[in-house]
Amino acid sequence: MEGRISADLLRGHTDTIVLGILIKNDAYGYQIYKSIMDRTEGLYQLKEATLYSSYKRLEKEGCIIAYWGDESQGGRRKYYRITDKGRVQYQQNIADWEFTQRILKRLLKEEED
Amino acid sequence: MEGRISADLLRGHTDTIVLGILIKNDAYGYQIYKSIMDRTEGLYQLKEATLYSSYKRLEKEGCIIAYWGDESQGGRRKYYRITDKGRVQYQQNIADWEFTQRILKRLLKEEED
DNA sequence: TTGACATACTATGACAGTCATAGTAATATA
DNA sequence: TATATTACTATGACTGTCATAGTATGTCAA
Repeated sequence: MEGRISADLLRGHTDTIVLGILIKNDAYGYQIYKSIMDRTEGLYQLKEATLYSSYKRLEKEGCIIAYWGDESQGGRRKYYRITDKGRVQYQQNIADWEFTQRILKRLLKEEED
Repeated sequence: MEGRISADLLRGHTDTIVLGILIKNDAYGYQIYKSIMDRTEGLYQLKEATLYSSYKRLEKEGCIIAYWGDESQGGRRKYYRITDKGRVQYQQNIADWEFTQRILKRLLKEEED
């Protein structure tokens, strides 16, 4: 299957992607997973397990808060809401990402030195 | 110290950077290290140990070959030369990187869905 | 010539994010 | 009643990065 990106290129971006989704609306775990699959047409092979460890990490850091949905009978859904700290973190991650891109461009593009 | 990029954003790019340097000229280990430091003004905190494991990995994969320099008396330098396989790998890595950037842009930039 | 420092390479083990795997449990559909 | 889908969780392996520590040579100044 083509279109698979090596896990190492994704590494470090997972939290940012999750925050980027939650910054628009609260969402529950599986919904976030589906949303990423949809928006990347399955090309971005982020695994469920990876996302769930991201949620845990972000929660521990205080970037998101979890709460159970009010589906009173079964089909429980755990929703996540971004916090102020999460919003700050998101902006920082985006800045880091853009910075990294600039550095990589400098290193990888063929400019003679 | 600002300007430090998280290791996870670099992850997976090290081999490509090394190949990108060797594609221009053969070089020895420490020289590659210095070259990266210089070209990024120290903002890209790639550690020596990280590079040496990259060399080992690339060599094992047949992307580069090592040979000792002819400094006959002491000050030994291990040079690396890129192979045809390495050149192919380099182009592939660049393509993957660009692909990843497009996907991330789609996920991170604020376009309403 | 002694010491400090830069050059140049190597080895080991810890750490953390990703993922394979496997599971529980409810709902919907046939 | 069986199957698929939704939704969440836990465990352990893998791997790239890096902290740490070491060996050895060359250079330069006191």
